[in-house]
This record gives sequence, structure tokens and C-alpha cells, in this order.
Amino acid sequence: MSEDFQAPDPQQLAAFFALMEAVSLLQHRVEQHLRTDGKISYVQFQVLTRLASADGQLTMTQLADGVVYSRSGLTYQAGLLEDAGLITRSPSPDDERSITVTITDKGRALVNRVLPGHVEVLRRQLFDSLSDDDLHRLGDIMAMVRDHMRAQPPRSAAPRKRRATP
Amino acid sequence: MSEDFQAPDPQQLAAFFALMEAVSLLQHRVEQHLRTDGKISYVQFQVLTRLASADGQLTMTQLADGVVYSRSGLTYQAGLLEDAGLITRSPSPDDERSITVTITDKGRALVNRVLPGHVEVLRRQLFDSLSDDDLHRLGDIMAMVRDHMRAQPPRSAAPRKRRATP
DNA sequence: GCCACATTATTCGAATTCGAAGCATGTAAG
DNA sequence: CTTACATGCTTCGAATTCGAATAATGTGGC
Repeated sequence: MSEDFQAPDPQQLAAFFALMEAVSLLQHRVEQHLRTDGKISYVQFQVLTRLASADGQLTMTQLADGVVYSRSGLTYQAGLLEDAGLITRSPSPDDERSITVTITDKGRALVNRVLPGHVEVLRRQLFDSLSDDDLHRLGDIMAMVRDHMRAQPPRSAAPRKRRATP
Repeated sequence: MSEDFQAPDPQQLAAFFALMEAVSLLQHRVEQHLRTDGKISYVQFQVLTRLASADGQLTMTQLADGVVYSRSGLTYQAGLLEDAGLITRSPSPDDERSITVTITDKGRALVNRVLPGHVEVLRRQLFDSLSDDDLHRLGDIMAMVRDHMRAQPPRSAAPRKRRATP
């Protein structure tokens, strides 16, 4: 396991592993609560809350980007949410290609019904284990990481826009 | 959105959102690299590295717990890894029910081949955006969260075998 | 105006995931 | 020993996920 390449600092790796494992556990708990309490998945909850905090409507692309999801996956979920009467989809006025997704009253009601329990889960699983200072610090750190990654395009999937001998 | 329940501190929520979003992005990047470079998923990579650092072999349950995965999901992945010749499965000597999973030389070779690139991705996506101090702090914080959640059983799914109306 | 290319969303098929049910083995109580 | 339950893993079906291909609309250069 120890070879000639630039060996990583064990401390760095430990941080990475702890980060991934903790978030994995947290996701499971959150998912479980939302499923039993509101009969929705975390993705669906994310879509609804994003719509709610965005004054009611967003396009599919805006949603997919925010939720860090594939377009096709979002199409599927939007279909389910629409069938359930929690959102509506309508063609966008400005751009004929876009779809405007709007949260319904029923959707808002569901969010409001589930939110307290959701927050309670977060409190018990995450917030309670940290001091205010640590929590504050965690927020700052992860915001930096998030911004850093948003700014940095993936290595190989970089769009081949670079001049191909024009 | 603002009602009568114990409203969460916006700062707390911001930390949670940043945490989830950043990890989501990170997972995508890592997954993408492993797929293109080694033709394996992150789960499979996790299984292999866990085996490698555990002196070669573990039981299915130990693996599933460590990887935060469903048993059935692990069975599926183990099947793929075995077909690919990266691990072997054999009945455990002590416990006739258990399966001992062992990493093969080919499995170790794959890990060693992919590891440098993997670490490079982590460096570029995660480590580079943080000071040593922040990284250290992040590790400590997430370790605390992880331990806290491991210690705390999920709220509703806790008791499994409650007798059904005797 | 017209042509090439970018952008938006969906459909499709394949792969992965989970939970419940099933099977076999281990263990404790009587 | 025998019954009752616990544990370890797999099988099965349903749901979810992604990426590639597709269709439709927008935009820029000429």
C-alpha cells in the first residue's frame, strides 16, 4: 500500500473518511425519517424545499443543478411529484425550451408538515453532537469546499470547447 | 415556512446544506474518476480498500457495516467483484453461516493502480481548498459526528423483534 | 435569412439500490 | 434433546439512478 507516489497525509485521509462515513449515516437517517413520516424521498423533499424558498418556481435545470442531480433523474422525480399533486409543470414564457416547475399548496403543506420532524432529526443526529463554535466552523469549511468544487470543473469531463484546429 | 415549531437556527441549516451539497459534489467527482480510470464504482473501491487495510479478509457483515450499505446491496457488489476476479468468497471456518471475503492479488493490484489518481482527485477537490488547520478541524468534527450517530440508534427503526401480540 | 452549434428537457435501456422474505446455522431456555 | 428465537447471507421484485440518444428551441456568424 505504500509505494512511490506522493503519499497522502494520514490525517487528510482520516478527515475524508470521517466526512464520507458521517454524511452517509446522516443521509440514511434523514431518508428514513422522511420516508416514514411524509412518504417522500430526500430528493423529493429537496426539490420541494428549494421551490418553497425560491418563491415558488424554478426551471428544471435550476433544480437539477441545485440538487446535484442528473437531468433525467430529475425528470423522473418531477413526474412523481406532479402525479402526487405536489408540483405543476408548465412551459416557460421566456424560453420555449424551458419548463417552469411550480410548487402547489399541497406541496407547501407537505413541507410544513414534515419540516419540524426533519429539523428534529438534524438536531438529534448532527447539531447536538457539536458545539456552536464547531458547527459554525463546519459551515464555513464546507461552504469553502463547495465553492471550490463548483468553481473547478471536473478533470476529464471538461467540455471539449477548446479549439480543435478551427 | 415560518411557523410555531422550534425554529432552527439559520446558521445550523446553512451548515447542514453546505455539508450535504459539498459531499454530493465530491462523491460525483470521485465516482467519475474511479469509473473512467479503474472501471469500478466507489462502493467497489471502498470494499477493496477496506479489505486491503484489514489484512485481506472480512466477513460480509463487517464489510456492509463499514461501508454503510444494505446487506443485499453488498451481496450484489460482491458478486460483481468476484466475477471480475478481484475478491473471493469462502465459507468461514468458525461460523458456518458466515462468508469470508478475501481480496485477490488482482484486487490489490487494481487498488494500487487507481489509488494515486484517487488521492490526486481528493487533493485537488478537497484538500487544496483547506488550510491544514481547517482540515484537521474538519476531521475532528466529522469523527465526533460519526461516533455520535453510530452510538445513537435510529429513532423509529430501533427495536426489531418486538413480540407481536403474544 | 440561413447554417452550425448550444441549450433544455425527455425517453429509453441498463445498472444499482433497498427492503422483505427465505434459508441455513447458531444459541439459549426449558 | 427440543423448541424458540437470533444471526448471516442470498434471492427476489420494485423503485431509483445515470448516461446516451432524441427532439425542439435559441443564438451567433456570415
